[in-house]
Amino acid sequence: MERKEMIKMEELVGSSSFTDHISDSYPFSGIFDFSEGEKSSLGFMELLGTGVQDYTSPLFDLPPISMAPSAPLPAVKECSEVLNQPATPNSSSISSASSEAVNDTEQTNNKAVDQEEEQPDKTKKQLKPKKTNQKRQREPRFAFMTKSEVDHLEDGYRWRKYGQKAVKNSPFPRSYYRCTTASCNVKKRVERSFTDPTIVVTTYEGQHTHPSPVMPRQNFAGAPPGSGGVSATSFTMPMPRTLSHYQQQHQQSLINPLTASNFAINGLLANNPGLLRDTRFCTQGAALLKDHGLLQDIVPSYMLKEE
DNA sequence: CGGCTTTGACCTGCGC
DNA sequence: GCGCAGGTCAAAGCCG
Repeated sequence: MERKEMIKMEELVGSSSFTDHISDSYPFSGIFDFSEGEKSSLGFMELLGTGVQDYTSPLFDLPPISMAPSAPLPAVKECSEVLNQPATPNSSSISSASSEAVNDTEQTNNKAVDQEEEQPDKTKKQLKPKKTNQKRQREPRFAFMTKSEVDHLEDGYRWRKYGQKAVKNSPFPRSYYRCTTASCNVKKRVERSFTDPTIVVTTYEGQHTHPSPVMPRQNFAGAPPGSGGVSATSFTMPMPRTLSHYQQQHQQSLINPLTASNFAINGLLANNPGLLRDTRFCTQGAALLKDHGLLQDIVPSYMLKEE
């Protein structure tokens, strides 16, 4: 990564107003976090009109930056959380360990069952007290911003909205979605940045335990540009690869850390071709990539590298 | 009729 | 302890 990019990342990560850096020239940007055990990595990427700048790097390779934004904006609070996580290794309140997250999910599910079994006479609204001896632990999460007029971007999976809340200091509500596939506890939150209403902040939590249900190989290249790009179509996501898969891949080799982000954006971008046009995937070793023309728009970089 | 959205109430965590 | 904000639940309603 060039120093110039590092500086930019520092500005972005260290900034308490991440969205301030987002403008029309940043049709897509994101920040993601992959944590496994004590090892954490994070990255920030932008998909610009002329190319993708991948700021992914091992956390500890980052220059010393402030990981504690003084006043994170509500719209990007998630990003702040993600960034702060690895910066507070001594904090046990939040663990991103996958195994723990899974356990938590199971506990959450069991909790609902227990509530029904133990106190069936209570009204539904009077839910039972949850376990208090253990703080809620979250699944690995990552968020990214997308410039779109549509709130809920098609990403190849089916989601069911289960809640919506008004966000403080923002005129735009935050929507909560859950993967409709049974046994899959992936959630995502969608909200619009109040600093720039054209930007949609999507936060994924957890990892899918199943292939994309919306199916395959449909030629979307012919989709009329600017048509909104939202359709139930899709592009075959690199399944059954999971987030863990990418975590491993990411940790094992930083040659192409962007593959991690592909986990989520592959489907997103594939289903919303209008989001990106003439985009090229680049990595830290951007020069290593050849120009694959339009193919690059739809083929993950890690596939293109397999030459 | 099944699946999804809406929406008000409830729960939890956190700061003061 | 209290209040606030975020997150979740689930009944009701909508829609194809």
